[in-house]
Amino acid sequence: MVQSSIKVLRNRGYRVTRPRRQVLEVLETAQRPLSPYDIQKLLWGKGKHLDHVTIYRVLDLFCTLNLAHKILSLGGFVRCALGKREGCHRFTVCRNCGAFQEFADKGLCAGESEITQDFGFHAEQHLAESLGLCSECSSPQGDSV
Amino acid sequence: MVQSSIKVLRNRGYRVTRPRRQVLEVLETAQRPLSPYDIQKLLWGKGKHLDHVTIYRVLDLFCTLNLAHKILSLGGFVRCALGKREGCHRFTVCRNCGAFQEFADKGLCAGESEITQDFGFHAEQHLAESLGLCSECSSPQGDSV
DNA sequence: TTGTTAATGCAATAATGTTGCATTTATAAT
DNA sequence: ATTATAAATGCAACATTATTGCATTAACAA
Ligand SMILES: [Mn+2]
Ligand SMILES: [Mn+2]
Ligand SMILES: [Zn+2]
Ligand SMILES: [Zn+2]
Repeated sequence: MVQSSIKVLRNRGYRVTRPRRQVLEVLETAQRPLSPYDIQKLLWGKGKHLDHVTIYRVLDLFCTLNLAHKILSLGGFVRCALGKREGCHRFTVCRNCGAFQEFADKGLCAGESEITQDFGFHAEQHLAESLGLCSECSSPQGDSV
Repeated sequence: MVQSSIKVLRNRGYRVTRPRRQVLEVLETAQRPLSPYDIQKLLWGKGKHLDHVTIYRVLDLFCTLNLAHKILSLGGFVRCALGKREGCHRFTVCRNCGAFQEFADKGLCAGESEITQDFGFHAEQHLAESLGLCSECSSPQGDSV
């Protein structure tokens, strides 16, 4: 993964710098999603010293080049809504205009619970976010999943 | 909603204070999930002045009492993982020990896309988080969904 | 009305994230 | 190998989000 990522950097005209190598290596080694500050701490532990700004910029580049991707659902800044916590919170979020819409669906919950039960997980709540384009921003060339 | 929430506060022995009333009212009026600082700004706009610490504590209490709930998927602190961004990122997250596990499922994606298409949304990516108990932490009394 | 103490406000601090600019360094050119 | 170029980094400053401790205030019971 690290070597192929380095090739992508070169082929696309980006420089192969020490910070970029180091971030690639720590992500490869960790085998789990890391925050910018996670990465910084792991590098500090190995005696390396990267500024957090650099890490943010390196990660942004990696995401742009599809060498890495962000996972929005872990931890995170919180919003509150009135009402009891229901088992199902699903959102569509438009990547163009930011519009979002909440919905719920028993069928999806049932399907998810069935799958996660297979590896012993007991689901109590489902959060889901569909990223894409709302009806107003829709364009024909987006990748549908 | 505000009146019934106030009753819950009283019945459970919590005081009905001005900050608690104000946060309830602004959440009720907004009809959308609000962050603590969203709430503070909305109240400032009406000439009210609540400390952000108070708002955090009020919201925590509301969540504990099931008068409100947090929505983790909006905005949020970001983690990165190596590898191209695939269309499907699903996690189980144990609310007891924090363990998480990623998985993907084409069937779930198809079901979600079908539903959101009905209101004109063009999905490109699916993020999902199942909150509950992992196999090791499983207990018989959790609410399954 | 008064007393009790839960709740708030404030100060301080931590954690996360962004911007501008001077300096360094990866790479191309010589 | 040396030099020139500009991309990338490091640093400082600042903005936003979040937590903790404690003095003061105010809800509500007596
Ligand atoms: Mn909801
Ligand atoms: Mn992934
Ligand atoms: Zn849109
Ligand atoms: Zn667990």
